[in-house]
Amino acid sequence: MNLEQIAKLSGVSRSTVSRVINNDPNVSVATREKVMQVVKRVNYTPNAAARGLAAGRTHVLGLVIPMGVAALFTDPYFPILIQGVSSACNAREYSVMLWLAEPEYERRQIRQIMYSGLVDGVIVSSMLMNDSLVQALSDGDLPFMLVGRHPTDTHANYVDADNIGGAREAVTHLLRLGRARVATITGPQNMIAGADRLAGYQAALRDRGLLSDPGLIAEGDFTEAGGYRAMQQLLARRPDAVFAASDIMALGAIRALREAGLRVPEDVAIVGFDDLPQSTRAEPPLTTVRQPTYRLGTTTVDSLLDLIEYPDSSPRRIVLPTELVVRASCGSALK
Amino acid sequence: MNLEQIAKLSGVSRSTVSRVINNDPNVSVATREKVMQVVKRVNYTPNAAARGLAAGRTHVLGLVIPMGVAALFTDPYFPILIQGVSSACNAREYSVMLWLAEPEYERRQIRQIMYSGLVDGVIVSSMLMNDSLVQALSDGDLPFMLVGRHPTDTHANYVDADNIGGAREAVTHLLRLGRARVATITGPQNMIAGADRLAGYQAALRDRGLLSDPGLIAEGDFTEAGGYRAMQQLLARRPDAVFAASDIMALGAIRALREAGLRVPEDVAIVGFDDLPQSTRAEPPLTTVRQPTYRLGTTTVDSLLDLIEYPDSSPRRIVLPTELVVRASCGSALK
DNA sequence: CCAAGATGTGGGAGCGCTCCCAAGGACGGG
DNA sequence: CCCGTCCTTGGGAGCGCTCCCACATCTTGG
Repeated sequence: MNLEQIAKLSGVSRSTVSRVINNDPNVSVATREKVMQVVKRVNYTPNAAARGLAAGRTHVLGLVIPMGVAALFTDPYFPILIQGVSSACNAREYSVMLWLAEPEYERRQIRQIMYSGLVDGVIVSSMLMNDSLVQALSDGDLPFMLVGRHPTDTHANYVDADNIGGAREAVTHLLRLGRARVATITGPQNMIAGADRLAGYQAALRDRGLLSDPGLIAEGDFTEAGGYRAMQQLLARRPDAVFAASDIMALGAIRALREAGLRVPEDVAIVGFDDLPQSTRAEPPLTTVRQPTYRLGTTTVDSLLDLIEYPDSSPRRIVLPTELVVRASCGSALK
Repeated sequence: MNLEQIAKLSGVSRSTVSRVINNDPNVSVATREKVMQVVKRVNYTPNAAARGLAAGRTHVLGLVIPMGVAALFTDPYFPILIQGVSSACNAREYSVMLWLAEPEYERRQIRQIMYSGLVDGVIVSSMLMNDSLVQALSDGDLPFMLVGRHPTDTHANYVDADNIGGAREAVTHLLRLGRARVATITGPQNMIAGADRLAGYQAALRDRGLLSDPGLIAEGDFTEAGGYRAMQQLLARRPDAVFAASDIMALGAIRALREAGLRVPEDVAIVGFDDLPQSTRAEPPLTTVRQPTYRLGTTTVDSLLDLIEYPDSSPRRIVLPTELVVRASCGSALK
């Protein structure tokens, strides 16, 4: 079923049907009504390929998620991000093309994403410090948005959670509770979120005029096992509090502390980051920094569509606030 | 950059370039070489929309995941399934269009999926017993595959994990260990996997000539809280073992048992289903049934592409085996 | 009452590709 | 030596849509 046939059935021209379909105001009410009825009756849907070809707009957005990162789908960050992106696209009548970026197909994927004309714009969940896709997008002219800010490419538009602010608030909370030796288990330092959360930790110390002790900083990798190992390393320095850059690492840290015969939060207070569903049920329930992952997705879509429509307007850099969720592991209740 | 321009640059016709791009054998080696060089040099990628329009093949597969189900992205089933689908598509030079089916957009989405010509075929993760999309697909002629078998539509092709067999093996394992009152916490009975796992439980009992006691069956909802509640219900019937239809429910059950002062596995043995990453670290580590989620995804893609290429061949119904992973919670080590 | 603008409609061109048919050249068998 | 055949190449048509321009009709003001 195509435009021409709808036109014949409703006794108007192909052009008029097209106008009706696309909500062009230059159609009389009567004609619009007549055409709409036929469209409904035969359950007509315009051919997306033809539309894309003729108009240069496909009404499809690309979503690129790097698969290089190890423990990728273990935590629900990406699933929820995907959900946010997808929902926002649904609401705006867009579809989502999902590419999980695998290194072995990288070159082909980049070409495909950028030059095949499949999508009107791309959302890239940029985790790594230098990403060849981001590089290619910067050099090209396909509209794109990053989820997660990009440290080097100052040209790129992004939406990000306030990782620095969230980490700073978490650490400040520990310091206010009277903890003196606050350690941190960081994320990988080649990931932007990892670096930012460490920066927030350091900022909180600086705020109170404290020096950051390198011995109290251990690098993890956003996995449970990594948190466990990092905590074991830190044990020798006798911290009385730990800010873990992710909940899953906080859980690993708690396991290490327990094995060492230390109590949480009495001996060592813990704060995580992410607010996983399981963190509520942890023993003890985890104090953590919640980030608005779903809204990250919806906001990015909105910004990208805006960018597509008004390409020349000012840069889009949005930082969404995080929220400290106080439970038992930080020892607030001890006071 | 389009075909015509490549043709001019390499001194041949549009048709010949097209043939080179599409690996048509009817091109001399010399010509192919010459064209390929130009293609490489200018980094040409054919326009997907034009291709789709002209050839009727888009090289895009749709992946539909229902959002109706509540605790959807809490467990990594869907993320891993998506990964499998995406990887297989990458390997075959296909792209993935992801639709998270939200009820409020259902009608529009179904139309779009089926008639817009965006995709060559669809993969539907069919969880529910009756799904209007599956109905529509059955009536239409777009090639599709289900992940998860469909009980009523006998026409549909699917790939599924052996839920019945896995559950049966798990329960048989408990019975072999000498447990006499084996209860089960089921998934929602309007989900096919939920029903199948219960069927496996009952089959295991039947195998040993035992009657299934309705008092030992409690319906959960695949969430931790649901498992907890179901276990509390079961407590009165004094089971000495529980087969939970998902790990997350098993975790809830363990919490309920602990609160009731019962030991796992000494007093009550537990087996779960799914093999979540966290199940290894549970206290005690969870015995569980592992399903090949990733392979479910890749296998479905392979079957769908085969179906697209050979539409008239025999029905495709693939059931992938599960695997019992024995850890501590079933009490095997107690013997 | 007519020019000039607003309003609504129709048809041609063209988006970039694939598919089909035709044609040119090389080649070999009768 | 000619014709049929195979191999390779070129060009036309058309996929289903949008966009633009042209034209018909209707309004309105001087």
